[in-house]
Amino acid sequence: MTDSFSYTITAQKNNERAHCALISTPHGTIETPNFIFCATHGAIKGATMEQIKATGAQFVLGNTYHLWLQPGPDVVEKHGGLQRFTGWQGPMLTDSGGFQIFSLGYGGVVDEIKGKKDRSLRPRSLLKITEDGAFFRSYLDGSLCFLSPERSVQIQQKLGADFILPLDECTPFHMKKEQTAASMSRSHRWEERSVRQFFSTFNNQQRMYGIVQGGVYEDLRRESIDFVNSQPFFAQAIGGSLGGEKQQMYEVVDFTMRYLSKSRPTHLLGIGGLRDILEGVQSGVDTFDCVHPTRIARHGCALIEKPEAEFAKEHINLKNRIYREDLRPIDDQCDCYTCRNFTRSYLHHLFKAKENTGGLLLTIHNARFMVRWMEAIRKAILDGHWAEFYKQHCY
RNA sequence: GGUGGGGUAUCCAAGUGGCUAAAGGAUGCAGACUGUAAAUCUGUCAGGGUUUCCCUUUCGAGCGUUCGAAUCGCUCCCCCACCA
Repeated sequence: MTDSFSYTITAQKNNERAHCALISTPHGTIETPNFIFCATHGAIKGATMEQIKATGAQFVLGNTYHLWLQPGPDVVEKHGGLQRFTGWQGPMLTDSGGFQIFSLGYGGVVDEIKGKKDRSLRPRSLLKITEDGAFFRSYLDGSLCFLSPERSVQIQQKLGADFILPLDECTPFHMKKEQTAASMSRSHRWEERSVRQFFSTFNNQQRMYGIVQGGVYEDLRRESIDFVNSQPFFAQAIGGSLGGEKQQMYEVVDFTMRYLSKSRPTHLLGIGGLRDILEGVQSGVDTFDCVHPTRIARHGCALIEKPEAEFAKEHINLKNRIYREDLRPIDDQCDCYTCRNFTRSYLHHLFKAKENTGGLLLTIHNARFMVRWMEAIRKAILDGHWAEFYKQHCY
């Protein structure tokens, strides 16, 4: 019986790390480089799974922490797993809840991981992290929750996604090196426990990713990579703090990718800017995930490509007054449902009128945009023009 | 015609002698958003300037009291309710 999981590199030039590959799962095959859409609660916010599928999306992600609290893993298991529960027929991955240890603990999520100042807007519901695991207060009802590596794996086995992640601790940017190192070691111990748990109830319908930590420190990243390479993971993900600004992030990803195993698919956790993806692909990353495209869609922003302007933004804000009477589509080159049928003026109106349809239409556009962006990247690699493509889109 | 209530910035609405260019909403105008407690959050919102400070004009209109008025008094205009 052949293994229903596989990773095959299909195109790569000798002197380049950028490559195309296929990741096969029991629910289908993913072409890489590719983007994973976030369905944290088992739903793409702002659109249906069918609408997302229609954009050409191949891969969707859910979250252990959220689905554990609501509706609970048993309910999903009774459906026969996340695919049947959510209606997404393709490959899926579940995040472990590790990121929530961080985001619920440090308030301003991105501000911290990217090194901006900590604004701590919300009450912190993380109570304590111990060697055993993390104690939370549920954001839903305030009840005490405990998430351990073992429990995260057990939950994810019930959720039944193709790929699962081990519980890890995501360290904030401002953390000192010694603390980052200690946290990394604990993540490694948690990963070992996750592996043990995973294989003790192995069902051959899932595979596990390892997660590389180590913050912005090259020697710590190397140590973490040695650990991840030594474990029986199917794939690997880059997590943790990637630096205070974009250039540092690109450098951290680049040296991390230099040492990671080339025979496993590699995922860059939580990164999804257009330029960020280019840099990641250049370093050899296979997959990316990010809430950004779907979140900014609900906030009125549409992804666009403006390669001619060096500091051009990667999106336009349809709520801006200049679009009030703009009769053009968001992008006349785009073939999405939104661009084929509606003007910027109409979208502007929907957001001004607070009609949910505005968020839906932009979610569809942004999803299609990401799909097309990844297709363009893959085509450039397959055609042997990656270097030119990269140069053309990066300055 | 009588009695009572009320007129505050684009709108709604606090404030009833100085700390008030005037709370709070809303709207408007912008910004942020990267393993989603996010259809959320932040800034700004009389005009002008040499912009951590200064000047001008504002609380229905006018006049007045006072060192000082959106706040007190008088007159007028308008709105609402009830009674004739």
